[in-house]
Parts: sequence; C-alpha cells; structure tokens
Amino acid sequence: MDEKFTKPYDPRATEARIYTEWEKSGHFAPKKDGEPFAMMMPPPNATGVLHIGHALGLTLEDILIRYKRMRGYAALWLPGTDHAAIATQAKVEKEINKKEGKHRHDLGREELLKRIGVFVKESRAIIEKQIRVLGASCDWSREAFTLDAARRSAVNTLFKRMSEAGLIYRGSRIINWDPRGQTTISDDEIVHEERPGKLYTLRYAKDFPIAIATTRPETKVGDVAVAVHPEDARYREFVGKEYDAVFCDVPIHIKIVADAAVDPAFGTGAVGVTPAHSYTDWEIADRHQLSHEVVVINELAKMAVSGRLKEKKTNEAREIVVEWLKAEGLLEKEEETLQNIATAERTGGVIEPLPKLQWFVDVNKEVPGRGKSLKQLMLEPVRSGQIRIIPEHFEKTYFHWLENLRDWCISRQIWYGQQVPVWYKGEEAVVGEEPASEGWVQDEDTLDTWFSSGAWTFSTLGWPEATEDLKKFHPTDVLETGYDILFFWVARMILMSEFALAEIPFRTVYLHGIIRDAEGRKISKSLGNNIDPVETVGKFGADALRMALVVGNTPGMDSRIDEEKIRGYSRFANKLWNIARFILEQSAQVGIRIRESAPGRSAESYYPSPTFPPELAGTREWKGLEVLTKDVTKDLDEFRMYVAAEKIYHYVWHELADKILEESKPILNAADQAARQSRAALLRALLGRALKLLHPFMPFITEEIYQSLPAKDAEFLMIANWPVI
RNA sequence: GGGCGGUUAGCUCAGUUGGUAGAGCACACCCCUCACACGGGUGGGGUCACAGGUUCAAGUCCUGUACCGCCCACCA
Repeated sequence: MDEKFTKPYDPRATEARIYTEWEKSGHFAPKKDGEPFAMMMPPPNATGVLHIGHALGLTLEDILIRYKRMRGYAALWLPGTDHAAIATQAKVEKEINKKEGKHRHDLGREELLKRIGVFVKESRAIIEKQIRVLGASCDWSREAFTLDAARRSAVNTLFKRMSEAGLIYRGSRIINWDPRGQTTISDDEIVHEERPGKLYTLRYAKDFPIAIATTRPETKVGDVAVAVHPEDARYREFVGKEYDAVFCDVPIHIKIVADAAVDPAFGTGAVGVTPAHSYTDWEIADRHQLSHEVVVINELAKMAVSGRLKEKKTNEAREIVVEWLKAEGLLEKEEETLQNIATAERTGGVIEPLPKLQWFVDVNKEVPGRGKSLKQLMLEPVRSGQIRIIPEHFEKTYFHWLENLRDWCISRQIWYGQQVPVWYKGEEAVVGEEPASEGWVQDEDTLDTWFSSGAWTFSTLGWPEATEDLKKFHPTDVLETGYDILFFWVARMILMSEFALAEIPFRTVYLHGIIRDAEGRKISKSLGNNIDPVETVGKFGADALRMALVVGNTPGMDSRIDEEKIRGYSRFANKLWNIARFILEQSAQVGIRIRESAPGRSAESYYPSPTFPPELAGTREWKGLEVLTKDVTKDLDEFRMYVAAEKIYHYVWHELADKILEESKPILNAADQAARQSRAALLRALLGRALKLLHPFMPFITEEIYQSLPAKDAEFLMIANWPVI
C-alpha cells in the first residue's frame, strides 16, 4: 500500500499536481471519435476574480462534462472570458480616478483602452487560474475571449448580415440614458427603486381648461399634448383643441388628444405628454403624430431650455418650477406618493429617458427567408420543446419577457468594447469593413457586450468560417448558467443563433440559483460576506467545496452555503481516503487475482475491472451497488446532479463504510483463505465502482485513489469507462 | 399592476411517474474497538402553512386563503 494513505487526506498535496497531469494528458480536449457533446462555459467577466456563484456553475458544468466524457462522448467544454464592456470600463475608470484623480476624457480614448487592456489581461490570467483550481476539465486549447480577433470578426460579420437583412437600423429613439455613466443602457440593465416623491396637480396656465398630475413638473416645459381617456366625458369637449402657453419662461404648444393608455381614475385623468422624456409619452406621440423634437433635458441631466431653468439640474429645476407654479397660482394640489425610479444597475445613476441616435435590432420585422420575426424565432424553439429549460417554470418567465420585448438598443457610448462596424464619409455609410479609400470615419459607439456574447455558442467554434468544430459541435447540448441572466444572455443567444445559423444554440438550458450566505443574504461587496472560492479550496479542497455547492442545490432555487457544510464534505473526503486505505491494505494482505490483459482484449472485457471475479456479480453487496449505479446514471441523464451527489455520498459513508466494511472485518480476519480473497476482491471492486460514480463530483481525491489501485482499466479515472448497466 | 416561486424535524434543504415522511448539521447518551476521533454506536424530534376537493391512497394532483421571496412594468 502507498505510504500516503497512512496520513489523513490532504487536498493541498494532491489537487494542483493532478490537475497538471490531466491537463498535460490532453484529455480535456474532446477525443476524435465518439458522439459529440458540447457545452460552452458562460464566460466570466474579465473584471477581476471569480465569486462563489461562478464556482457553482463551473462545478455543475464540470460534473456534466466529466460524466459525458466517461460515457464515451467526444466531450467539449469550451472556456472563455467576457470583456464586459461597461462593467470593465467603469471599474478601470474608477481605479484611475482614485489613484490619479483623472477622468476618461483626461486620458483620451487610446490611452484608456490601453489601460483597460492591461487590466483585462491580468484579470483573465487570474480567472483562468481560478477555474483550474476548481478542477474544471475544460479544453484550454480552444479558449476564447469575447473581444479577441476571431470573436471580433464574428461580430462584424453578424452586424453586417443583420444590417443587410434589414434587422439593424439606426434611429433617433427614446433610450435609457445614464447621466452618471454617460451612456445608453438596455432595459435589462435598469433596476427600479421605490422612493418617496410628490405628485403635483397643476395647470399650464390660468386659462388652460384641464389640470394634469405629474411627479416631474420640470419636464412639463417639454410637453406637446395633454392626453385624456377617449371615454372620459369630463374632457370630451376639449379633444382636438390646441393651446399656447408660456410655462416657466418656456413657450409651449399643447394639443388635447384622446388615448386609451390614460387611466381616467388616476390623478385628474389627464396626462401631460412629454414625448422626448418618457417612453409611454413617446408612444402616445407616435399614435397622434405629435412632435418628438421638443428635447428639454440634455445628457448631463440639465435643462436644455432658455429662461430661468436654463442649465439647471433636473432636481433644482423641479423646485424652481414648483415655486413658479405657486407664485402663479397654478398649483392645485401637492401629495406625498411613492414612485418607481429607474436607476442604472452599474452606476446607480437615475435614468433620464432621452431621444438619441442609436443602433437597434428590430425584433418584430420579418427575417428574410424565415418568414418570422426575431421575436418569434426566439419564442418558437422553447414553445415547441426543441429547447428545454430546467426548471421548466422558467419557460413561462421567458415567454412573459418576450411578450414585453422591445427593439434592442445595441449601441453604447463607451470606449471599451467592439466599435460599431460602420464607417461614414459625408452622407455615405459603409457597414462591415473599413473602405480602402481615405476619409472614412468609424462610428464612435461600441456594441452592447451581449451582442458579442449572444454569438458565444458559435463564435467560439469559428463561425463565420464553416469549421469542422462548428459542424460537429453546434447546436451545443447544454447551457448551464444562472437564472439571473436568462434574458440578458440566454435569450440573446437564441436570437443570434437563429439568425446566423437558422438553428438553436443549445438543446437544454440548466439554470442554477443564486448562492446566499448562511443567513440567506445575497452575497455583496457592501456586506462583506463573500466566500472566496480559491481561499475555500485552500482550506478544505476543491472536492469538498464542489460537494457543498452541489448537494441539495436544486435548479432555479437559491441556496445557502456556509463553512460548516464545506467542512462536512472535507471530512467525507477523509472518510473515503480511509476506506481506500483499509481496502487496499486488506487486498494487499490476502492477495487478489489480477487478470493480465491479453492482446486483443479491451479493458472493457474485464467487467467491471481487471480484478473483478465474475462470481461476485450475484452477491447482495454488488447488486446494491448496481442499483446505485443505475440511479446515479439516471439522475445525471436527467440533470439531477443534486440528488446524485447525495446518493453517492450516502452510499460511500453509510453503506460501504458503515455496513459492508464492518461486516467484512470478521471475514477478513478469519482463517478461510478463499473467503478472505473473495471478500477482498469484492471490496476492491466496490471501491473501484464507487470511485467512478463519485469522480464527476469529487474528481481530485477519486483520481488520486484510482492512481494507487493495483490494477486500473484506464490511464486516468477521468477517462475510464462509466459503468453502464 | 402583471408574472413566477417558496411555506416539510431546532437550522439548512431533498422528496424524480401520488403508495405507511428523508438527509446533513445541531441535540442526548455511550465508546480513544487493530481504516478513519476529520471517527463509531444508540436515540429523541415532523397533524409536510391553512381550508376545501379528486382518489382505495395526497407532502406529491385540483381550487381557494395567508405569509415570505424573486422577476417584470415609468399610475403620469
């Protein structure tokens, strides 16, 4: 028996070494033959370090890929990182500001990008190391980055083809402007906060016939209409009439329109319509051919009007307007209310809706050759079951989101990211590649990071080239990710893949929940309750962390983790270590037969291992393990990793150790040599099988023990055959 | 306002197609027995939120109620 077994199991002495051996062996890459099984790693943001949520995802993915690899698939798990445009730029800008007191405009575009480039390179190196520490058996030879040359080329092509298909357009539309980040953001990057506010009831002028209610009186200088409900008898006589007024020094022209979007029961039942600074008002203006041009707030969230409001911040302007209303006797009511404020997720800035010239993806227009809109193409594969979402109820959430989906604004006014591939010269514009002639200027905006990561399932496989990988591995099989990016990412991947390849990006979507701390609180920087996966691995080992993350972690459900749970599984690792020690000791003592492999006989013919005497197949112990094998296999096939992990744990500790080993002691200590040998062989076979079943979950310790077995059926447990019954 | 979850042992959670309630931790008592004290043995503890219904049988299916949570949504 190996000397190492005399000491308690120490993951620190084994994990790094084993990972290196695996990686060197080349078995992380899919083998040449066999049915393909592919999974893309959700690329972590290149903004620093991995958190415990990443560890959960990586563990689940690694369990799946290891299982499939052992089942004989050409298993591809492709790793990568995401440039995470806004998040990354914001982080680097913040650091520069803190250290040097400089802003991005002090540095200039080129210098800032250089600095971000350095930061991202470091971040990526850290992340790659962390992924290894967790034992992730991904194919590093195919590693991708959302902003490397191949991915840039894919995104350019995608942009060009979508433009040619008429699905990308540039237009002045109302967008979510983040004055703090000085950029547009998508609907999904907004978080709503409930804050106390005031609801003012006012008139534009003394002789104006209708009072309106608003929480933002300062925007009223941008009003072009008052909308009332068509059925509202109170105001019917005014519909169609037009009025002029001077509101707080600003001349305004107001038309009364009837629109069903107005709730007659709210406020006065009349809404001041500010098309340039409100989504719903923009739509009302559309329906009544009203002007969108009256812009009264600029990108710095200051008033873009003349008079006393000139250049005032919106909150200052509000006070001025209210004073003016009071002085003029136009304020009829002032009530306390709660209002939902839209804020930018990344910067916390209060969103100011503004019309701006932006690039959009049209989700309602028919895709040429498909006879359907992108929205429909996103909907159908999920509805038909071609794409399966686990847990199933997220399909409803997905449909609900799609129903409310608007055109996707894909341009961002930040510098880090892939620049919009459009070049202008005077009135001319060229999409795709920079023209050879001189005088062309590229669009200054960059693309939403999800435009690039939306192409992840195929840009990673070499698209637009018709590569072997693309042919073999797309559509991919499983996408494992957190439910919090179902809309951001999963939906966009379906859109992109349907457009670019006219096929689904993946067959199964497995959504894991959010990891919370022991008190059930979300992990956050401000709470300081982060559990650093690498630190934890250093303390308890990757195997223990993986088990703690996976056991009982049902898809779509949030889960809690604390050190006690992880410690429990590090004890389990030690338990397994001692089980191995005992069995190897006993088999060495009594001696068990190892059948020599003969030419022409494959390892599989030594079912289930070279030391397995066929007569043991009928024993109660072996049959019990066969049942477990069947169960675990079925659980993994049906994505119940959380159940499978627990079952094996329970088997190893409470069946194999507590019962079988204890029952074996008298037999092994008796005089009957044949009985002793037979029992030792049985234990040896049980151990071998248990190691295989446990390997996807606890890859390091199982591999380490496997390497000490007197007879192995493969070079590494990682590529040994999964027992199939 | 719309949608989606959750409510099972003191705590954290499982419970796959309906068939007499499970795990881990914690707790109580015993044991340093020659694989392991990072251990072993024994044991206590639940009217499965509530109210109806379907069924021979419901934690599991249906209806409703309460509480907790999440997501979406600019009643201005």
